[in-house]
Amino acid sequence: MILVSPGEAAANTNNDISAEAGEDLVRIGEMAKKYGVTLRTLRFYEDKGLLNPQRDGSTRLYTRRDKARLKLILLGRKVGFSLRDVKQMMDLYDPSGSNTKQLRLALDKSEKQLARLQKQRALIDDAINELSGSMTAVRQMLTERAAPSQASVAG
Amino acid sequence: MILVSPGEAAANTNNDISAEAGEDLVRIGEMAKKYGVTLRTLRFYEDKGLLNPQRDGSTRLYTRRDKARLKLILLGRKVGFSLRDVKQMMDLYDPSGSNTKQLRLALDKSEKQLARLQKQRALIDDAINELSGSMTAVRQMLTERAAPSQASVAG
DNA sequence: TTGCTCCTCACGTCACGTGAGGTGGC
DNA sequence: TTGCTCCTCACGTCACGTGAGGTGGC
Repeated sequence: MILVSPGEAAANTNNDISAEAGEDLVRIGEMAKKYGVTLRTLRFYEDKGLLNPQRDGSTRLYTRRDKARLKLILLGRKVGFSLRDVKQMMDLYDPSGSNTKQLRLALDKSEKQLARLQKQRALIDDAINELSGSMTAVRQMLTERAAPSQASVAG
Repeated sequence: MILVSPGEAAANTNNDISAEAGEDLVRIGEMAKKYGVTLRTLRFYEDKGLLNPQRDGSTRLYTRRDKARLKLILLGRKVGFSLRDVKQMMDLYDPSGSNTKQLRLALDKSEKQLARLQKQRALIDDAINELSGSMTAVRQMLTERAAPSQASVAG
């Protein structure tokens, strides 16, 4: 799965909801369970224009297209893109074109994100070292205070 | 510098502001520059009860104690503690006691934080791998689209 | 009637960023 | 008078969490 195609459930503009793309419409509960997200998350993504499920009255019905888009969102989230970036990349997708523009944008954003991730890893390594050192010192202080008569006098 | 002592600028409750602890009072601008933070950050930490500078009218004056506390805050932030955690640990500091309780709390929180950091590092490594793979695939698609006559036909 | 699933507000979280509008002393 | 530094609100950011209060169909 690549960061590129939000998928299209065929150009089906059928008005009969239940007939769309062969019955694979799911409600929000099923969608959430299937992809390991909360209902709130799915509603939030819709509010931000990342998903656009059909409606049966007020009930949301997610199509194949929504599932493909959600997979991309989750992949983007995993690699640390903002929802804004993910939306920008997905919105550039055109099933009838070569998507060169979209691919270039994705690549550009990816290079920057990769650099950010590497910086983050360095910062985390620093943090781990700092914290480990601090813990050693604290343990030392605790043992000294527990048995002050045998305490090391190192300043 | 260990995550333990917020420091004390002597028990000086002198009313003469400029006499406190030998003239080392600084205003917010100098404090910010010295520790590489913004004015907003210093005011925010005060609002959250982490710093407590003196006042000359409405102007904040930071003491040695505030400097020691800020160093601890920045160290805590570096290793990923929440401000709430940092405050909890600093508030337990008692210059007249053995601080065993404080040390145990710090150690306990540190162990949990170390585990979180290690998880984070694993997630970042995953993200880096995923993103790198995705980038390779996107580059492949771009070269295929640029020279379709020589495109590889791999599905 | 009870349960389950769905819905729409709308405020809360975390650590600040970013103006707006104003004051004080050289 | 101009500049610089300081001040206090107070809304915005990011990706949701968490109720509150209510509806619909088995």
